[in-house]
Amino acid sequence: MNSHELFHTLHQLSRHFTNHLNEALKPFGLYSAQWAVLFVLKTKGTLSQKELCDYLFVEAPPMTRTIQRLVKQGYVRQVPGKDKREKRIILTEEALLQYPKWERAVNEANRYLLEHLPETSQKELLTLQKSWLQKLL
Amino acid sequence: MNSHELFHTLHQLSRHFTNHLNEALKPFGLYSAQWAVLFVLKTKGTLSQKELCDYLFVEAPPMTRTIQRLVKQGYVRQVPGKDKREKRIILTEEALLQYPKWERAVNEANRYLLEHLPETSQKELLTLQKSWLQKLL
DNA sequence: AGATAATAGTTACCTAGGTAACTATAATAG
DNA sequence: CTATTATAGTTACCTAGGTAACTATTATCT
Repeated sequence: MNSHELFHTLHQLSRHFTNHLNEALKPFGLYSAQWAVLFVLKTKGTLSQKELCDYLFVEAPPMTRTIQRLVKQGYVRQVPGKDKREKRIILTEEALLQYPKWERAVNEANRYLLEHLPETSQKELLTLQKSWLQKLL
Repeated sequence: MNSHELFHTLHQLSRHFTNHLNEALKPFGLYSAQWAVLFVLKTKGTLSQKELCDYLFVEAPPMTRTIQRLVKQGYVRQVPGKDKREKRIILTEEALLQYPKWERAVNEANRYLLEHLPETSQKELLTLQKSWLQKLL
C-alpha cells in the first residue's frame, strides 16, 4: 500500500476545494475559514469561541483572527458570557440577510466539485473519512 | 447528500495528517512541505522548480520559499539549466545521507495514521480520491 | 533582425492554521 | 479566605500556500 500517495492526493483534494470555495466567496469579500464559522453559527446557533474551536477542530488563535475579521465586516458580534472569560459569538441581522446569497454560492461551488463524482462514491468517501477521523481522535 | 460534511471531514483529515507529519519531522528541523520536495527529488531524480511545482500542484512562490530553506539547510542545490531561466534542483550528499532517517520517521508517522484503517479501506479511499482528482483537473 | 509574447523564478502581501507566552477570570485546594 | 491551578481569549511569530506585479530569458511573429 502506497501511503505517500494516499496522503498526497488527500492533501491536494483539500487544497483544491479550499481554493475553489475561496473563489466562490470572493464576490462577497469572504474566505473559507469565515464561511466555516458563519455556517456553524447559522446551523447550531450562538456559540462561544471555545465551542467554535472545538466544533471546527481549530486552535484558538486562528479562530480569534477569523472572528475579528467577521466583526470588522459587521457579520458577527462578540457578547460577554455569564462567565466573563468567554465571548459568545452571534450572527448579526446583516449576516442573516446576506446568508442565503452566500449559501447559494457555496452550494454551487460544491455542486461543481461533486459533479462528476457519482452519488455512491460520495457516500462511500464520506463513510470512510468519518470512520477514519473517528479512529484518529 | 451532505456535501458540507464531506468537504469538512476531508479538510480536517488533511490538517490532522500535516500536523502529525510535522511532528514526526521536527527532530530533523524539517517541515511537511520540505519533505514533499525531498521525497519527489529522491524518487524522480533532479527536477527544475517548475517541474516540482507541476508535480506537487503548488504555485511557484511557495516552492521558491521551500527550496530556499532547503538550500540554507544544505539539503539541496540550485543549478542553472541549459535554459538560463530555469534552476534545476539537486539533492546534496548530505541529504542523501540523512534521507533514510527521515524516511523512517515519515513511514512510522504514516503507519500510525493508517493503523486502524483496514487495508481494504485504504485502497478504496485511494481509488476514490484518485478518480475524483482526475475528474477535477 | 527586431518587436512582441510566453515562460521561470522572485518579491511582496494576503489568508489559514500551528505553538508559545501572556492576561484575565473562574474553580479548587489548603 | 487565600493561594494555586485551570480555562478563555489574545498577541507574537512560525510554516503553507494563494495572487499580483516584477525581472530575466527564451520563443515567436512579422
